[in-house]
Amino acid sequence: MVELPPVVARMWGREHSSRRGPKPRLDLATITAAAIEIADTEGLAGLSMSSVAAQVGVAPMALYRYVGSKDELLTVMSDSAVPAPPERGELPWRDYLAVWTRANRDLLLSRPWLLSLQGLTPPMGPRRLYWLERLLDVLGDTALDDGEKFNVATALTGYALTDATLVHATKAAGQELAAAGVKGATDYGEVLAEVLDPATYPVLSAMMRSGLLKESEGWTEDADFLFGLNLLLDGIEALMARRAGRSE
Amino acid sequence: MVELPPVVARMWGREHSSRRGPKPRLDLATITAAAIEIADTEGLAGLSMSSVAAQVGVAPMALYRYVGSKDELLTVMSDSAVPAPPERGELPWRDYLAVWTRANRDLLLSRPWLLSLQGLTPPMGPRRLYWLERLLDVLGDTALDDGEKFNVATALTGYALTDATLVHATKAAGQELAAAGVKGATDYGEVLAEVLDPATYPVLSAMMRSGLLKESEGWTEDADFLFGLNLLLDGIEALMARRAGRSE
DNA sequence: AATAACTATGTATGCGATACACAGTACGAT
DNA sequence: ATCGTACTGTGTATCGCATACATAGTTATT
Repeated sequence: MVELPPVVARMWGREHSSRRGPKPRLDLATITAAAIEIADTEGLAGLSMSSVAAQVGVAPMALYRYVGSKDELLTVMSDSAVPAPPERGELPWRDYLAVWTRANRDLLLSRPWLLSLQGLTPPMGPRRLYWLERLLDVLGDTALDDGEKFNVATALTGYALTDATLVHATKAAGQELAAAGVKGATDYGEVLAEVLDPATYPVLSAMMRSGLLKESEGWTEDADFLFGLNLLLDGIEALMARRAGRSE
Repeated sequence: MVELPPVVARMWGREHSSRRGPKPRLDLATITAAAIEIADTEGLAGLSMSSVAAQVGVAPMALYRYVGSKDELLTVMSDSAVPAPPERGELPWRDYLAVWTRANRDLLLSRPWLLSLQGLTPPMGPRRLYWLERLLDVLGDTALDDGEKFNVATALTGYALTDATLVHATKAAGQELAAAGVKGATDYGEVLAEVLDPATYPVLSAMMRSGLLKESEGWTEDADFLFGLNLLLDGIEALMARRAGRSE
């Protein structure tokens, strides 16, 4: 029997059912729900032990009966905030991978504070692991071995994370520019164009001056997402073809 | 003429050369160097305005003459800590992309504190942009259009970031397990195996119980890196082939 | 020389995480 | 019933940190 790290035990509801003493007025679920609500409305910056305590109507120190530290709370939140993964339905594996990855990315965009938490720890909570389970399950159809399936899952998870991070960072940087009222710079690309010396950065400065990054006619942020996703899916498909062909 | 956001101006050395007053005893480069040294030895946790000030032998508030806030300092650091990108030499594009991505990842592993900073902002400093420049330059050989080149660069950058994050998180989690002296759990996989209900997580729990994640004979963390990298490179190569074939 | 712009310092504020000791509560043993 | 004990929530206290503000000292321009 393996002993679990405390956070993990808590995420899986393995708390020792207390026998004596007053009945708890709180539980971990209430606390994390409150914390998530704060993070959703004010971001991680507004999330303090005090603010969470205020939200649930309790003294700050009360929380420490249910959570070892703020970090633990964040870990629990980063699992708890995750909804159920998309259903497979009748989808072929490739389409499901696409749907799964997009849902993952959209989740991160709808809760940007997850961006700073997801990377910190390998997934150990029930909800994130269930996403993994579903993905691995779909890959069960294919010719990949277990290690490869796992690596594919990792790659897609990572892609969702970086794409969401990028979109969010770009949006945030734009807002910052606007908020600071930076004269004439409506746009990341314009700032770069201003600063890049064409002698040292010939390619990049040419691209920037051509207005590549402007939001133009055909462009959607979704197109960028699909671009990278399809690179991966094409790579995966090629690998499967190789595996299906010969056993080595 | 576009006005630059203050951090950007500072990163590019566009500070107004002061005319009156005492000669500055410091400059931004000294400060960032000190900050980087602290981050390298003690991690971001040990990095405070006070610790940096102590390192350069100055009162904490002196730093604010050179940096608008701690966040600005972090932004500057996250560019300043980046070395020159690898030389192309005689490498064909695919090999250079591989070398570039690996160097990027290795950088992040050697300075793990960069992991928490890189994602926050799109690159706006000279050094990170120079990496981008070199990569785009190499892609100049190929049949991709500008937007596609840019997207490829983004995908590879993102991959370096997620792979490094994953490796680092796994290592850190392992050390935490060990440090906490968690009985019998030498390993992430073992913890999961303990906690996963085979009814809800059939695939995953089977994998874990088979010891998939154990460091075994053939396995290297490098193999995982190459796996994902080659997925991307295969995808890129396929795209180029399509582009070279027909103009549409 | 006088002044204005600029540097580094010292002090002060407010917030956040968390250690610690306490008062109240309810279960289980007597 | 009663009493001890394990447990809950609270109040208070400490410490570190980012940063505002006022000040004293410095030098180029007038």
